[in-house]
Formats: sequence, structure tokens, C-alpha cells
Amino acid sequence: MQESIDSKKYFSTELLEWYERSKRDLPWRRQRDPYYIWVSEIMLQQTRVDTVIPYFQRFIERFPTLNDLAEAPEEEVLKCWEGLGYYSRARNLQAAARQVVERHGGVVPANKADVAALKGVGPYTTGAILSIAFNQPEPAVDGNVMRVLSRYFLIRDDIMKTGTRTLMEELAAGLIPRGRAADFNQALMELGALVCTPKSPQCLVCPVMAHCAARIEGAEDILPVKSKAKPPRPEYRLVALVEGDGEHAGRVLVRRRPDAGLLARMWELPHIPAAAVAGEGAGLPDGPAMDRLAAGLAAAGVAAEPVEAFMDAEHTFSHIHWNLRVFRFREAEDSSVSSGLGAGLAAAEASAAYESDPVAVETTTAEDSAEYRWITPEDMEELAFPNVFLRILKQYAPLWK
DNA sequence: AATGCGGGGAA
DNA sequence: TTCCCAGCATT
Repeated sequence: MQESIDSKKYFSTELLEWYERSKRDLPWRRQRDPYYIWVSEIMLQQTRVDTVIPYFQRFIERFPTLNDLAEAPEEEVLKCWEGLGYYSRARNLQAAARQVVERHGGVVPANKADVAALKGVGPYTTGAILSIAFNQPEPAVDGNVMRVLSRYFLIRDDIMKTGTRTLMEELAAGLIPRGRAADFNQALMELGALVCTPKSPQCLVCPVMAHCAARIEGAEDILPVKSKAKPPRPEYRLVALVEGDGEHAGRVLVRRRPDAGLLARMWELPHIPAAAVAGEGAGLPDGPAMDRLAAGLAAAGVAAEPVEAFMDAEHTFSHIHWNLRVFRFREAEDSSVSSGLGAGLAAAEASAAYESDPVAVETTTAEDSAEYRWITPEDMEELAFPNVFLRILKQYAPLWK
């Protein structure tokens, strides 16, 4: 066991020394403001540092203090998060900021129970905030840390299992040098990001290579053990890009998604599921599809005539792969009834769902009081769209007038 | 314990 | 193109 203790001591000491030399200059490392640390940690969930940096800068510029965030309209927070993904992070972050204002006078709490109680803050982020912002000796075990520890200590447990994270937390807690929690936890993650990478780890420049058990065994390439996620299921959808006419000239029809579920409360172009297509890779249906879309729009209070099939788009979420076919429509003279918008496409949605899955129709029928709007390009600056619709609208931009 | 929830970068 | 990355909430 003496061997193990020495190996741990060596690990922590060498790692800290390496971090002092190698740490990156990141925007949220320039001061130790708990609010900044918190925002950065939420953004960094499932997201690389390079992607986060510009978002972090804009976010802090727009919401410099926790109070600013708490008081802002939710749409502005979502707009600031547009393109970053996992939008419940943004909504939870703001809800938690309001929590802090109400329960803690606007000051980020410095104890475990209160931090862990914040919306969107789980075991990892709790540890990250307490250690990085307050230098408290709490472990912060993310994917980087599990990869580093699984290799250095030759741990073959599947890191996708809940129990493995608990094990790693206990191990990580015991490695934190007294008084150095902030630097040590960041050092661990930095090593995982820069040296002990998922593929082709840079062992030759690793500060702890000499005692890395996986390296000694030649097992660094097969660790960590990780069960694979299910592949995303394909989904085919028909999208309507409706150009307004008359009082809606120069505008395009968009709608806001429901309060919960996929892309909650984000804006999008109207779309309905395509009926299931027989055969593998048969692609999207064409002629009848456009008619169904038109019928849906008509029932929604928008009379529109098809112009052309505009483009195809694909987008992969973690669990769904969207195949989209976008049709341009032109609003017809006498439409423009703005009350009653919504019911039509909801019906189309239900009927299409029935074609592809008769059993599921009950679940998709009733709801949908979706909010529809005719927007100008300038309105895009205020409404948050998922990337896939941004791509479509960007393609359309030259024609939008 | 299993599932829902985005998007980007590297091979 | 295809593959890989992976915290938190909910059920």
C-alpha cells in the first residue's frame, strides 16, 4: 500500500507543477468570480473550450452580474445561448440565478448543500464551483478526470455506469493536496484536455507518465472502458418556408416550440413529420408531401401556394437524426387570419403521425397552441433558433426581401 | 438504471 | 463522411 500512497503523492505533486507551467489563459480564469466560474462550468458541460470562449464573452458582456442574469427576459438568455445546444442549461442557469437572488441575497452560496440545490447543478458542477471558486476540497469528476484516473490507476470499470463516477469521486477527493483544490482539480481536467486525450494520448510529454499504470501495461489506448450510446433514430420532416404577401410582404412564417422537450421554447420554421418511407434510404416523399404541408398551413389560417422544393437539410441530435425537406410557399391574397393559427398544423402533425405510427397518434393530437409570427430579417436578432433552422434561413437570406 | 437533451471537431 | 465527446433532469 506504501507503493500506492507514493504513487498518489507523486501524481498530485507532478500534476500541480505541470499545471503551473501549462495552464491555458482562459477568460473565466482571469479572476475568481464565483458567478463567472459557474457560467463557464455550465457552458462547458458537453462542450469544448474553443466553442465556449466566444459564448462566454458575449454572455458576460450581456449579463455582467448574477443580478443582471436574474432580471433578464428568458428570451434574451436563450438568444445568447443560440447555437450552443442543450438549451435547458440556459433556462436552468437563469432559474438558478433567480434562486440565488431570492434565497441567498444574490451571492453564490459557498456550501455544498446550497450549491447542489441549484437548478442545472449536479455532482460535477457542485464540485467545480466549490473547488474552483472557493478552493474547497471537493472532487469535480467530469469525463476528462475519469479518463485520466482510469488510465493512471488502471481502472477498467465502465465509466458510463453511475457507480464508477462515485468510485472516481472518492479517489479524486483523496488526491487533492491540502489547500490546493482549485488548482488541482483544474490541473486534472487540463491534463485530460491537453495530454491524456481520448485518442492518441501524448504520453511522452505527460508529467505523470512514469507511474501511469495504463502506460506501463500498454493499456492506455483501451481505457477508459466506455459502453457505446445508441445511434440516433432517423426522422423525416417536411418544412414550410412561407413567404408573406400583402401586409406580410418581406416576412417569413415562424413558430415557437412548446415549453418542454426537444429545443424547448426555441423558434423554428413550421414542419410536420413525413409518413414513414418504405425501404432503406428511400429518402423523403415528394409530391403528396407538399400537398399535405399546404393543407396544414391552410387549416392553420395561412393560405399558401407551393413555389418549389427549396433544399434538404440534416441535423443530428444525440438521440434523433432529422432529415428535412424544405419547401418554399407563397402566401395567397386573402389569408392573414392570425387567430386560430396553430390548429391546422397540429392536425397535420397528428395525421402524419398516424400514417407512420397509428398507435402513437393519441399522444400527439390535443396539445399545440403554438405561437406563430411573421418575421423580418431584423427579428432574427431577437429570436433564438436552433442551428439547423439558422442554416436554412441563411441559405434563404439572399431571397428574403 | 435508462432515457432525453445539441452541436462541434477530429479521423 | 463517420466517429467521438458526455453532465443533468426526469422517470
